[in-house]
Amino acid sequence: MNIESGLKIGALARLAGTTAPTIRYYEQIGLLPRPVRPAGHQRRYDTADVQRLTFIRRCRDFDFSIDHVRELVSLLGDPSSDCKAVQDIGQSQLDIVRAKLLELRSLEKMLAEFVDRCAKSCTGGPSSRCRPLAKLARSGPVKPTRRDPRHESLVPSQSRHTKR
Amino acid sequence: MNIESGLKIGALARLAGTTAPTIRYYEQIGLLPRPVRPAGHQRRYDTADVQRLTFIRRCRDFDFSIDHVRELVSLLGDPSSDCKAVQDIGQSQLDIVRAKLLELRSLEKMLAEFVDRCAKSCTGGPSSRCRPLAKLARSGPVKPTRRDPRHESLVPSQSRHTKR
DNA sequence: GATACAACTTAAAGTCACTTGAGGTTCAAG
DNA sequence: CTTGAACCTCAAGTGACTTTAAGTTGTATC
Repeated sequence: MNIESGLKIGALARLAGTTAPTIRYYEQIGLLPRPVRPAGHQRRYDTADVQRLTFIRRCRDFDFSIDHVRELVSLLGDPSSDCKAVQDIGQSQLDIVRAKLLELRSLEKMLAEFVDRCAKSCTGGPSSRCRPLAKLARSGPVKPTRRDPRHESLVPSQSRHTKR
Repeated sequence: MNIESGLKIGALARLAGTTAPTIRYYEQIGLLPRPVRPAGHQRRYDTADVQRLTFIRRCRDFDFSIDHVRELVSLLGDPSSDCKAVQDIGQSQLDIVRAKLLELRSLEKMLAEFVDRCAKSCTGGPSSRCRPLAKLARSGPVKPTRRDPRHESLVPSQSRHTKR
């Protein structure tokens, strides 16, 4: 039974949709505050931590950098920040999210069409004659040719560093 | 003038929409074959290389992993392989994109509500009463206090290279 | 032919945001 | 009191490049 009230790190991880090592990492880089550690050495969390971490996890799921998330989180939690600045930064983050939504919808459309063409024209034949696949190799960019990453726009369409 | 016909690495990079270091990296991991090197030490490419690299770059734009791309490339070159496998890879990628779309819409809603609350409750001035979404960060602002030395050199205090 | 300079070469280290591993400690159940 | 899951720290590994350092080649101009 839990006499010391509060969530252990595993419970927090489950509730926020992440993992215990990730939580420790966030604490290490200062993205999460150091939690209380009653009795033994183990960290204990509360529902506020669940909400904060869930917010962070969502931002990370959409490729906001740790620095961006740090900015957003501290902005949301700082009562002394100028309200107008809070609103402005929130709005610009919203603009970025909306731009990403547009990009992602376009990517979904392209992929859906690709799979659809596959289903229709490639009924089990050899893949060397897979026309949708071959089409990818023909010249002319599907989207504007990728720029030098150093000049990448504010809103990259895809992260090149995501893992799966 | 180019007596030795063939593209140099920079020209290939421009035509395929990527960079020279990336091409060398792909060669190193065996995603691209080692090209001819007539005369001096420099790599020379032809139009087949442009097509192959364009294909690879486009797959990466679709956020396929390097392993997925490797699979697709060998599928494309193997006359005995099944077109259905190509479709499966595309479909699983589509599933991932659709899941991301759902999450991104949820994030957009959170941010839009935040900005909306800002606009309504914070009518200018240094508002100590501005606490929209306070429940997300009730335990106070997260300060990038003492961090792991590894990360310290990267981000001194403000984001220098705001990559995203 | 000399010279300047961009574009090329390699190898190695750096980057981001975790993830995994090794080796040990704590805690609730049986 | 023992078992075993869950916790702890610290270090090293991962993916997909990117950057850096230090040297070489190719071409255009004088």
